[in-house]
Amino acid sequence: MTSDAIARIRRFNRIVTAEVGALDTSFLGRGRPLGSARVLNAIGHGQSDVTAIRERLNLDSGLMSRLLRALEEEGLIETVPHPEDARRRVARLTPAGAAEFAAYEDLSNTQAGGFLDRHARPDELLAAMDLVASALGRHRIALEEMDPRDPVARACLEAYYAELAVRFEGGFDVKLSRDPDAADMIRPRGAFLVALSEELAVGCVGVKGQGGAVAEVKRLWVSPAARGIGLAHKLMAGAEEAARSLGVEVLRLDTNKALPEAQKLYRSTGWTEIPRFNDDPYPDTFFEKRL
Amino acid sequence: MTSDAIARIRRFNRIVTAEVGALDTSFLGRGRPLGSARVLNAIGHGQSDVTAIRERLNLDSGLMSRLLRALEEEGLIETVPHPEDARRRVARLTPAGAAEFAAYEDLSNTQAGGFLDRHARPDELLAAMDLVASALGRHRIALEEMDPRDPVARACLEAYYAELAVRFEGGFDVKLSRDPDAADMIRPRGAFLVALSEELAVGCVGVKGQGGAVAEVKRLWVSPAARGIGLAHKLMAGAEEAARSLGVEVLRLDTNKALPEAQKLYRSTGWTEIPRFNDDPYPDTFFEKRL
DNA sequence: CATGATGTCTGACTTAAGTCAGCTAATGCG
DNA sequence: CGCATTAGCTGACTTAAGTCAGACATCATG
Repeated sequence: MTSDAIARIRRFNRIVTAEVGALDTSFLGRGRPLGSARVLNAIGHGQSDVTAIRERLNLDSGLMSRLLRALEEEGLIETVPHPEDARRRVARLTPAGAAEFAAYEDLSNTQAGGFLDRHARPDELLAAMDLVASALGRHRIALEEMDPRDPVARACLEAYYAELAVRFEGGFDVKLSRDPDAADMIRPRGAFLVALSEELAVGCVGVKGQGGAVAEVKRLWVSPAARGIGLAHKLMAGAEEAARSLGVEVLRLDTNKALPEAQKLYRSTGWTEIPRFNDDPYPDTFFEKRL
Repeated sequence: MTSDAIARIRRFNRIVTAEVGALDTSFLGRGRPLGSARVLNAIGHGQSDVTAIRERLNLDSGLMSRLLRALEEEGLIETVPHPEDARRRVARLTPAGAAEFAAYEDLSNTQAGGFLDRHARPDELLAAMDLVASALGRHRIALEEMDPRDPVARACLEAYYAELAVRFEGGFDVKLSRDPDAADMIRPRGAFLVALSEELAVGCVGVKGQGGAVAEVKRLWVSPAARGIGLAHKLMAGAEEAARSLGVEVLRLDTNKALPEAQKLYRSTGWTEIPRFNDDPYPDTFFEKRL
């Protein structure tokens, strides 16, 4: 660790703490203290359960209660008892609250957009922001199981195919590869996991089964911005856990020498190389793991 | 501006606001409120003039006064009247204050270092942080005149030469180029400007004169992380201003077709192409501007 | 149905941060 | 010198944020 690197990180911290507030001033400038604005924002983003909001924003129950009252008095939200448990309360926006929330969103979007517009190489800047955000927010990345035909999942898969096309000499064509059938990656036969970092998909993996004791791991992908923070490891662990819950006893996968990082990962996490088990034209190396 | 880009910026904002505090917790964790810690930090970094600190941290005079008293009562600083103006006060660290400041610095450095260590590609991460910080902090970049032999200036020049070596077919050797004599870029004959973003050098430019009415602009360089935010423009404006203050009437410069961005900048800011005026082997295009 | 746990609310408090007006002492300038 | 300006200090105030203890209703469980 050179002192130069540390100086650069600290410069980043100084600038970012000073400027990000200014960048996302949507919270300010509408005459509402930060606390209320944060709660309004959380409710606008679909969080309705009061306890859930409290946990997310890390607020004391007393403070939370007062903030809710203040928003209620402003006519922006209304709270009703939870239908299944009258101790809990559920908050939702009134029409006035929805308008106020939309105003915050607009402000925020315009400001975010303006920031990019003022740069000559917005794509590079955006990629850098993704990289930094992924590194900073690594522990906030959560795996979510979803339908592989979901638009979010599809976006991951497209990125995966595009990358293979570049990595493999001679390109890559999904239709030539084995069985891109989604049904095999949905319960009860299989599963598909997407890694989400604040709603942005940064990786995925699929478990493809036929209902038997053997299943395959497919479509392991990590977004370029999220590489180097151990996400592939986390995705594989998630895939194994999903497979176990599906009753799978043996997991297999095929891969290619063009993806050396992947092979290194498999070998270091209990996978052993086995002979070819399919006639797919793309893979050249095969692995197995007993759960 | 696609909605995807905006989502990504906002993800960055969310993560960064949540994590940077945690990243630079040096301010916290030592049982001192943020305000006092910031003041202590500013003094530790060499700011002694009370007014200067107040302006930098944007503090009310009353608040500032109280923060200083609190630090004084803790025995961390002492204040004395300014030797040249008894209305103003000067603050400095006591030995105890210096120790406390060092503790903050240590904490901060360890945390910054740990963040990089946890990433598989620290260089890339650092470059991304530089890029983002430069874009966010573009308006905080200040030009400072300094001796071209100063270590900070030298670092810029090394980077400049290294880049030319890559850009030019056949490389670049300073010794073959004309007159790398520093004295011509120091007042009263010339000037050398460095662009500083929070103490990090991100660009430079030199005005090389012989005491006459004609001078040359040399060594215009912008760090890769700071490109695309108009810094070259700012540096050239600074160079022209410095030249004017030196009594220069005509500025000249030589450049190369391998640097098309530079040529575009010159043409758009009042420079006109002129015939070759030296026998330096590297340049192939020549410009002039009457001040 | 008694009991303890849970979720929310309320009142009384603390702390940090900041604003504002008026004061004093030193300074610069005609 | 007189006078306006400047730098800093002080007291009285406000606001935001958060803590804590207790009250109260609801719920789960034996």
